[in-house]
Amino acid sequence: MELSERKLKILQAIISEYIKTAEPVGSRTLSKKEGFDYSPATIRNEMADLEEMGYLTHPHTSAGRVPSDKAYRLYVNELMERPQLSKDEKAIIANRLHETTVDFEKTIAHAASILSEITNLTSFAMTPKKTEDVIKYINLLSVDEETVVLMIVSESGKVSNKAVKMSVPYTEDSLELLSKTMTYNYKGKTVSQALTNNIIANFETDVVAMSGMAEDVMPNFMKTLEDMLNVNLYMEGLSNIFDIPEYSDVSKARSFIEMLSQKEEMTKKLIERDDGITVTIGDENEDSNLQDCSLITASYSVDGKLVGKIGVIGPTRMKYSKITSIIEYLTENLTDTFKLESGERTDDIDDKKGENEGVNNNE
Amino acid sequence: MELSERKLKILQAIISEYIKTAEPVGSRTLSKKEGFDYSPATIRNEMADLEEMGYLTHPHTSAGRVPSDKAYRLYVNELMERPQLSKDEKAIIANRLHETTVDFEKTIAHAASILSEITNLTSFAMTPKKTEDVIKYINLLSVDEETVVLMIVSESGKVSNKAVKMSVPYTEDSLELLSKTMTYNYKGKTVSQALTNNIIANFETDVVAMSGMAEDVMPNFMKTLEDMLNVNLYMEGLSNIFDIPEYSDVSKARSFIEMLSQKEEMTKKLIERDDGITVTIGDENEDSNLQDCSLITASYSVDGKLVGKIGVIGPTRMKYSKITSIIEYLTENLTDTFKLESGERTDDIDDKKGENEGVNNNE
DNA sequence: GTTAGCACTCGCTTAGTCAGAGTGCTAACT
DNA sequence: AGTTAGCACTCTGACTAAGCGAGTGCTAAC
Repeated sequence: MELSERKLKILQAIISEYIKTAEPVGSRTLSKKEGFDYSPATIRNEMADLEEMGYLTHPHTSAGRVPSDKAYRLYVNELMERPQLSKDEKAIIANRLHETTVDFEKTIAHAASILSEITNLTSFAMTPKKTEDVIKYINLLSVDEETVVLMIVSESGKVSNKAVKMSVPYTEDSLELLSKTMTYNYKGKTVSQALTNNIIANFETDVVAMSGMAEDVMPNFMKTLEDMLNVNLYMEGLSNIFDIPEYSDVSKARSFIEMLSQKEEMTKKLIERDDGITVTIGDENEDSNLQDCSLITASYSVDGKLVGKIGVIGPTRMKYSKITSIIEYLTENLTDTFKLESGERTDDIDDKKGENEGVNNNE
Repeated sequence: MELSERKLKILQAIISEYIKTAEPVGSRTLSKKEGFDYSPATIRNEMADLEEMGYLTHPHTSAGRVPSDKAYRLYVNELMERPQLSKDEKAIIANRLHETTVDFEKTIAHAASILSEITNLTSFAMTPKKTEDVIKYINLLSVDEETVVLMIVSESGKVSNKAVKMSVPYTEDSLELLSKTMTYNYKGKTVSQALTNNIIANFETDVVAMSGMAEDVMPNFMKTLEDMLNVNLYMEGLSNIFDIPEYSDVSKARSFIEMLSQKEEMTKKLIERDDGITVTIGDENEDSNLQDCSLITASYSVDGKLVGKIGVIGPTRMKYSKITSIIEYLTENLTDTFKLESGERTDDIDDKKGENEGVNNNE
């Protein structure tokens, strides 16, 4: 069977009605809608067809129709209009985003909370996976007789450090030599490369005098590299799920929160997702806990290379169009922020994509 | 009316029974308990007295008795026995605690998750408030032509850093001079002192050549100091509240999670609490959202000075005795970990408080 | 002072009823 | 042939009533 013009129209109406109300949509409700000149009976016939084709379901005989995941997929791919955000909305996002400190981690966390506030959903933001970050510079600094600080600067601008207790005496000169040697050996390598081949081992044998120092420093160096690979996941608006009728059931709410609390799991799932804006709907999600949810994620980049993710999670019945636009704008903004590292932002991001302004907020 | 021996015994029995089952305790149940040689009727009389005195309440006429907050307070202060943890339990905690990396923040977060796992409650852990942390050492390091790294080492061993984009050219020498000057000016000051009196301002006027550099560096210095003051709050086991019958009501669960999600609020509340083990029960909590809950917190210290908090939050009906012991042991362990900075722990913490082993797990 | 007995009170569960919403089908209409 | 009105049917959700069980409070006897 073909999806006629009218079927599409009806399907779209059902979806947006259901997104708004969370109630199964009946034929009478639809026929009363503006622009619908068909009687309930006609609509019922079309609905029956749509159901046969897998776009609608029936909670029970005497209930209205509910869109299936397949319907949402069609909606997202073809039916929905992507409203440009209004200037005001954009301004709100941009301002909120820059009200925070310049600290990277905080900005990411803040982005998550903005997203959750605007969408009224549960949101998350992930710091970039730094596997590909390149070591630029390694330094050892004397703090006191038995403490030095190991510092690793990477191309992305991230500086990691670690205090190291030295078990052997050291001199400023030997520290400097060790720093230089380490930099020489590791500079230009990615963090993950550096982790896999422990180059300094060779070095130790060469300069015996320094092997004691190296023994103190290297384990800490490795630990620090490992730390650099860690991805942080920020989550906001957990309690928003309680606003969603689907989760007024305690056991459902429970498993939702339980799932989200497992940060490692969640992080892994998010990393695996494609870059760019990605929408997965209901049973398209592999995780069984997620099959009642939809996930919208997008990626931002730092310095044009490292890629982090940000997104929302909510019921399949969510405002895909609006939320997609919001996330898109937010990630553009983030990427932009992390490009002009030093903080002097240009303020014309708003107009970046040409002027297609203030229109269809169809929700 | 006096609290006779028998009344106390009955009250204690009601409390521990109720803690275990979450069901109102009836007179028959009690009379069947081992060591209770009184008939239900006798017990009923005593119960009536206890209710009159404010230690018990009645959800409704035909229900059993439920302890009041006043009863829990009595229980915590006088009735409950504080079981020493068994060697096994201690070993589990200690091992779990040290299975993590040496990274400070991670250890704290990990402590929270251990606590939540063991107690099956929602737990939290707060990094220390560093207002009193003393600046030890400030350094500026050249990374490339336009980037330097600002590094602040504090007495507590914490190293903070920030990449600074320089708008003016600089030389290694001038960097070193600026580092030295800053160290000279700020060394020995606490972070909060340093924040309040911006000493370097004077310096700028003295050495004109450096004022450009200082202008780039100082705002970042201040930002970094502010960052150092930030307290992180880690929370674990949020979904554990769903195990608690009291929170099977969605709206209750909601307000619980909502409250906990407001990290700033929570942090403030926790900071305000007394150090040492502190138990607040039900309406003893000022916050109205917390009046159905009890809070047990304890403080750990870093290097004998900075103080952080860790604790659990749960229904007033919680296993005070066991949980208190667990938290006490955990904080001792944490404090100890952060004393022997370099990581070589002695393994005799278990025996620190003398041998009073393997007894009354009365729950 | 303690206990047995008994009437009484609630809350929870199950079954039963009823109104409302919505469907599916058939037959009539355009 | 597509559209519509009408009607029987189904299912849910809210409400009500009855019965059970747990537990109390009181009285009178031990």
